[in-house]
Amino acid sequence: MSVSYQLPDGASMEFEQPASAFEIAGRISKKLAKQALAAKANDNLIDVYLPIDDGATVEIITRETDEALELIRHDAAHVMAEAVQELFPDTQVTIGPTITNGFYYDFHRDTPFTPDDLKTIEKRMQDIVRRNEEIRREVWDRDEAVAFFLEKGEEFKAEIIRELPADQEVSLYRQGEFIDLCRGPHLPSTSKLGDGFKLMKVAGAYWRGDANNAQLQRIYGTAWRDKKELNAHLKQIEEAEKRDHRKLAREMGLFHIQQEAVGSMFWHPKGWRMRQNLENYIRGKMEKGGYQEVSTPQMMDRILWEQSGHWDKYGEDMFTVCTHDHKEMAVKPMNCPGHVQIFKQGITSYRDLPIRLGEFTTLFRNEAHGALHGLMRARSFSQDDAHIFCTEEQINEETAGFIKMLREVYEDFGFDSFRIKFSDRPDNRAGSDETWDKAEGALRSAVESLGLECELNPGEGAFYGPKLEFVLRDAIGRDWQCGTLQVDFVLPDRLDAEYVAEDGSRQRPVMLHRAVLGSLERFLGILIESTAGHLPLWLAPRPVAICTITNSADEYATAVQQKLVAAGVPAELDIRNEKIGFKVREHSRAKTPRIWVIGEQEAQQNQVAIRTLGSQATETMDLDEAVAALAAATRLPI
RNA sequence: GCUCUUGUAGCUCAGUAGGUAGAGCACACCCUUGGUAAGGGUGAGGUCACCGGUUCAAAUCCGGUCAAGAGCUCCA
Repeated sequence: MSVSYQLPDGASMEFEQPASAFEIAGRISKKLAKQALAAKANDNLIDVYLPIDDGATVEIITRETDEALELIRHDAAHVMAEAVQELFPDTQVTIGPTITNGFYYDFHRDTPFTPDDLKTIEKRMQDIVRRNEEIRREVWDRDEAVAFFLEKGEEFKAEIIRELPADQEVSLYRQGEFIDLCRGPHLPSTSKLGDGFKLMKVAGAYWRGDANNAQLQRIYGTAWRDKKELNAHLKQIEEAEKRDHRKLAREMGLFHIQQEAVGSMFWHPKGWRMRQNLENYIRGKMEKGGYQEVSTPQMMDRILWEQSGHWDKYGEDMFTVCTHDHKEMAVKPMNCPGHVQIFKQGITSYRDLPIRLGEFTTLFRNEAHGALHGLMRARSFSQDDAHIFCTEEQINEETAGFIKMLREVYEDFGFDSFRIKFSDRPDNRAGSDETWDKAEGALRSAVESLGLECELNPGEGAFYGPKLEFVLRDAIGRDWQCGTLQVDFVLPDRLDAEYVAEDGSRQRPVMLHRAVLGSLERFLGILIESTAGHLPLWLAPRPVAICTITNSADEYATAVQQKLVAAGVPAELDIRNEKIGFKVREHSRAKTPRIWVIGEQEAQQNQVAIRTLGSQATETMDLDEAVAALAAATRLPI
């Protein structure tokens, strides 16, 4: 009897009895056997020393592969846990998965880990790598595994295993004295981890992601194939941090935040101009798209929020104000109830639908302290918020119109790819299951008919309806929801909105909540980070700085500025007694898109020397031509 | 809100072992009129986040408050 294996190149290999990946690799070459870290048998990853089933297609995993990088990160988590338990025996282990660029492990321990502890742990990890401990898979009976971990005082681990089916065997991996529940596979020994890892930070995390549970200490690490890759990654983080919008906004003079108004911006002249440019741009887009702009009260009686259901779910996060007659007014965190009030004035016919109401006024939400993050997560902000009141039949078409606008807008900002999440019913929700079936069905069919690629985001919908989230990424890889589309059958009912149908009956409209940019503040933050401050000309607060070389050119430069301002371009004039190199440096650092340099030569010939942000080159142009070109480029692309 | 870390001049930071503070940039004034990322000089500027405690003495040690950063939870 013999067994045979298929190799990726189509060849096959015979053995007398089931062979391991290590043995198979050894037949191919000594070198490959040395390099083998794991194997893929019929696309399932398996430890390098385990026998492989007859007939499998076997691929050897070497260090260069993506799979190996996963293994390295997973091993790093185990080695870290081993180091932690050696150094701090009172620590319980919980879970330790791989993540983008690295890994973490959640520990339970009464005393917190300090940054110094991290250094010590890292050193011990290096020791464990040097010890070259074999990492071996063991298969245990579930109940025995539970008893084993309980006896070791590992309650969290025991809890995880206890929840597996009783008859299921569990795999444990042992390296030295350390043993952990793990699906595997792993590298064959700790030395294979190498030296491309580093512990990054310690942070709190809740057991099973629930804030009611014990808080664990999560240690984050990054791991790579070698030191060189690690250093490249660290360098990249450093570069990304330079794009932080809070840092750039200070350099660009856009806004500031201070203690007396936590979570809200003091917009400076330049920042506000930029913010207004964005608002005017999207306002123009919406007008073109058949939206009507409205404005609804900043404060409304709490009763209205109770009716809508917001109070029940978000009351704690709403700011309230008491009037002299003891009414409790809520500062609006959302526009929807206000828009319903406008819809309800008079009698609406089906012929009037869809009605699209948009609003840009400021919203206030009492976001948790720890959630605040510059422009990305603020307590006061405004949205390109709108509500479309329509019939069920109109949902598809309105969704298509919205998606079309969103694509155009994102393209104007250079976001040609973005992720879409489909968030369905949350546990805590308003409306019957039938209503939710209908709303989710409607949104799903709209998505399908448009061929949109979505990832499912279970249980993350709004309390009144399912939603699409359009997600953009910041400089250091964090995801932020920007655009959104939500299908809502609940609020029209709760707030008693209706229209007269063709047959004369009264019907509930469907409400589509939608925003293309989402929070204007957040969108600007993302945009600043994604462009490193190099904004499009039409959005930049000062598209151009006019810089003189000598003050004999002051008069001409002033005339140039006036000409630009008359043409609608907010130009900055810099006739300070400074050298041109100094001025160029300063305006470049402030991310001014264009610098017009003017010396005697330009003044005499009625020209300007143009320097574009990010380039060292200059281009000399006749003044009138340059003004016309810049005026055109700074016009909002509506 | 929770965990950890941090809070010194407008900004970036130094401040050794407790003995009431320092640099660079920015700012003001003077000199310099210089062709594309920092020309030179002089000067002003700080209740060391705030409150309390220990001490003869606190930016420094301890406690609390506020805020910021990272992560978790949350995100209508």
